[in-house]
Formats: sequence, C-alpha cells, structure tokens
Amino acid sequence: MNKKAIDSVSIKEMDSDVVDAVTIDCTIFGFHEGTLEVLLVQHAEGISKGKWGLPGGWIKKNESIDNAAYRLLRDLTGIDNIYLEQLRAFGSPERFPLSRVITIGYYALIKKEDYRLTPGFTASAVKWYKVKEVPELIYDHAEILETSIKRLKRRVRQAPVGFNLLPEKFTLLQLMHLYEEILEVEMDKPNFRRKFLRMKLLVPLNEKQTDVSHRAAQLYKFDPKIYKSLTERGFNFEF
Amino acid sequence: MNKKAIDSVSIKEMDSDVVDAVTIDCTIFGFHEGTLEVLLVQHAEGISKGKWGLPGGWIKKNESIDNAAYRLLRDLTGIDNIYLEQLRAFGSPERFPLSRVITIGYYALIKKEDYRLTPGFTASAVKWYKVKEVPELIYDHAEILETSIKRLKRRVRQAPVGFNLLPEKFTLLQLMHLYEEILEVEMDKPNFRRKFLRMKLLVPLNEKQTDVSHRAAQLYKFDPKIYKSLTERGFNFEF
DNA sequence: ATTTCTTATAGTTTGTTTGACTACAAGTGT
DNA sequence: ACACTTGTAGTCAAACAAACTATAAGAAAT
Repeated sequence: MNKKAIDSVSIKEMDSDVVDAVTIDCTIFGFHEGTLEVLLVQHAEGISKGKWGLPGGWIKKNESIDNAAYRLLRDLTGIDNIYLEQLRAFGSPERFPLSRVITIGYYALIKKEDYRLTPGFTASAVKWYKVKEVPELIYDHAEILETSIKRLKRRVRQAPVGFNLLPEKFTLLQLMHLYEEILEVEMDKPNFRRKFLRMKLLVPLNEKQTDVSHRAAQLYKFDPKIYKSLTERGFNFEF
Repeated sequence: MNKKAIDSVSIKEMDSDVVDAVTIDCTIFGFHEGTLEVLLVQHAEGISKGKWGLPGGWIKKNESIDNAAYRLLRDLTGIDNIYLEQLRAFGSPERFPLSRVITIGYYALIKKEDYRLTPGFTASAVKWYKVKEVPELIYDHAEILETSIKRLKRRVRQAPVGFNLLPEKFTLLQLMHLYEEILEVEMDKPNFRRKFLRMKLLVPLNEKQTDVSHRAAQLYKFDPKIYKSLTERGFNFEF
C-alpha cells in the first residue's frame, strides 16, 4: 500500500473541510406536460461563471457520498425524500481544467409540482430545461447527462421508478406518455393498459379526472408494497 | 465554487504522484469447472497485512480512472484486453480506517485459462476463491464484491457478457452451466438451446468436443459482430 | 457385437403473451 | 341530437415459454 499517498491524505484533511479532489454532480429529472426536463444551474462565480451545468458540489469530510448528494439536493430544491441513485464516477484527467477532480454522478427523479426551487448560494439561476433543448454545458456535464438519460431508460424498464416523476394520482394515459417520452417510442393504448394492469401495481382510486373536456379517465395511485417488492427483485417491463 | 478546496487540490498534487483520496478496487471473475470464482490478494504490508481483499490501488495523476483500472489489472494478471466495467463509487466515511478514502469499484471478467497469475509488488499472494467460499475481506470489500455479483447477474441478462468468462470454443451445455451458476437457477437443456440458437449469436464450428466419454457435443464460438450489436443496444435475455 | 449408459439434440404439447386491430362507452361542445 | 374526443373492453393470429417425450450418437461394459 502506498504510504506516501496515505500520509498526504491525512495531512490534507487536517486543513480542509472537504475531500478535495472529489465532487458530486447530479442530474435532476422532472416531467411536465408530457416532456422530460432536467434542472440546470447557472454558475455565479469561478471560471465557469455564467455557464450552465448540473447542480453539484463538494463532499464533506464526515458524510458519505450518498448523503452528500442528498444534502446538495436539499440545499438546492428544499426537499428530502427524493429518488436518488448513483450513476458512476467520471474521472478523465482533463475533465476539470484547473486540477484533477473526479466527480461522482447521480441522478434524481422528482415530482415537479411538489417543489418550489430556490437558487442556492453558489448558483445565480436555476432553471428547468427540456431534455432535448439543453444548452451547452460546462466540463463533461454533457456526458454525465447523457449517461443519466441512458440509465433512466434502462432503469425504467427494470423497475417502476417512473412513478417518482408523476404526481400522486395519475391516469393510465399519463403513465403511458411518461414511458413514451423516456423511451422515445410510441405505444398502443389498449395494450399498455392491459400489460400494466396485469401486474397489479396500480390501485384504482374512487376518483376520476376533472376539468377535462372529454370523458374523464380513472385515476390511479401505485401500491407501495408491490412497488417495493418489484423494485427490489428487479422486475422486467417490456413495452 | 469552493475556492479553498480547489487551492488545496492544486497544492496537494504538486507533492504527490497520485490523486490521494481515491482508490480503485476490482472484482475479477473467472469461471472454472462450473463454478464462479473471484481473484483475491493477500496484502503484504500496511495495516491490513495478511488479510485478503480485492485487488486495487491508487489512481495516478495523469490517467483516467478506467485506465487506472486497466493498469492495475495488467500489473496483477499480465494482460490487457479484458472485459472491465465500472460499478460505482463507495464512499462511507468509515470505510477506510486511517483516513477518508473513496474507492471506485470495478468488475472484470476473464477467460481463466488464458492467464498465469503473478503476485504483484504489493501483494504477498494471489488466489482464486470460489464465490461461495470467500474468506472475510478487509474494509468494505465484502460490499463491493456483493455489488459486483449483483451487477453481473443483472448484466448477464442484458448482454451476452458471459462469453468473456468462457474459452473461445465451448458447448451449449457449458454456456448453460455458466448461466445457471451466475443466476443460481436450474435450466432446461432443450429450451435453453432453442432460445439461444434463435438469436443467431452462436456460430457452430466444424469441431466437436474431444476426450469425453459420451457423445461429443458441437462446439461453438460467438459471432463478434452480432455480439457487438447486441451488447450495444442492450438486449434482453430471459431464461 | 449387443447391450447399457450418458449426454446431445429434435420435436410436441399446452397455455400464455404479444401486437395490431375493432368496437363500444362516456363524456363535451355545438 | 349530433359530431368529436378520449377512455376502456374485447378479438384474433402469431409468437413464445415451460414442461415434457423421444430419438441420436457415441463410449464403456458385458
């Protein structure tokens, strides 16, 4: 084991509150009016001033990387209890221009209507962008975003994580549109309905849509127990 | 952005050859006589002297983390051109007793018979263990191994990565046993054969098994082109 | 050299799932 | 009352899966 390296770690940590060389960057997905969106921040200071990027920050000495991600999200959006999953580490030597910094990518799914966003201290602006209309991003954030999208596409077919993007009550068609948008495919209504209902994940409510100018659709919520067991055992959705 | 942190990164890197606080640990899988095995090293020095762990090491300043993983594997096993994939970062604050070290987990698949192993400079011994018989591991390596196994189980159903564990030429039954071992299930020979052949991934060779005391089975290799396209598009094997 | 054993490979059967449709129901708005 | 829109149910042929049976090809035993 490399003694020199270990020693320099110890020294470094004595005069710093953060683990220097490792950051977190997080892709936050939302779903609004049939389109998938991501949350970007405009940096207020530093070499990337004015540019857009994924929200992120440094990992503190005494927190796990997962907790660091939760903390960063809480500071940014004001809420806990978010669906959050680590993507992987990104570590090209050139990815950050000033020095060698490895970043750990995360992606989160949130029910958009639940939260009001407040720009954090390090960001001058926070804004939702449609996934297909994101501007140029700093560093390697385009790659991280790309990886997040791929992961979401994969994940959504293995576990019903899509629910984390929808409001509590939703119609089958909304759910189908979510899948269509994420997977970039077109689906057949009757078939989707049949398949999804068969797996008993949805609980029909005693409610219907309101304020629509056509026949109101049944509202559903998902059954947390079945959701949990399906998520754990790694289900397989084919659409 | 945290100025203090960036400054301390720059300073640190001037007097050190490695990115201090980040290591790599790699689960190397092999397949031998129907059982899945992992390669462990016994540490020769340091606080974990004598104990078994996953092979790993520090990331150098000018290499990407993927390249660091390839380098470590090359040093240990003497070969490039290995199937290697990042798992994720592990970063509990207590995972490493001396200081805060984040590690990035990888897992690799190798064709066992292709390589002779040589213990590297930091390890006193290198040994294959059956996955079900691994001894107690240092730090959080048990968790990393656990994650690797889960990932392998998942991955093997989405892409034909299993081939990386088999010799060039193999029989359908060997292939089936590989799946049975990894997924911990029993399968039906005729059904497995039919399913696998249907996807046109296997090329029958003009050869049969030799040295077996029963009817010799057809040998196959896999078609690299179809393998590639299947791996990229994320196929879905259900067995 | 015939039988027996083991494993390879081919086929059958039954029930389920899919994909592409059609048809009808329930509301709105004119 | 009518058209229009979206929701929901049902049909049908083709593909597929799971469980099985049957046969083929050798090697070893008698």
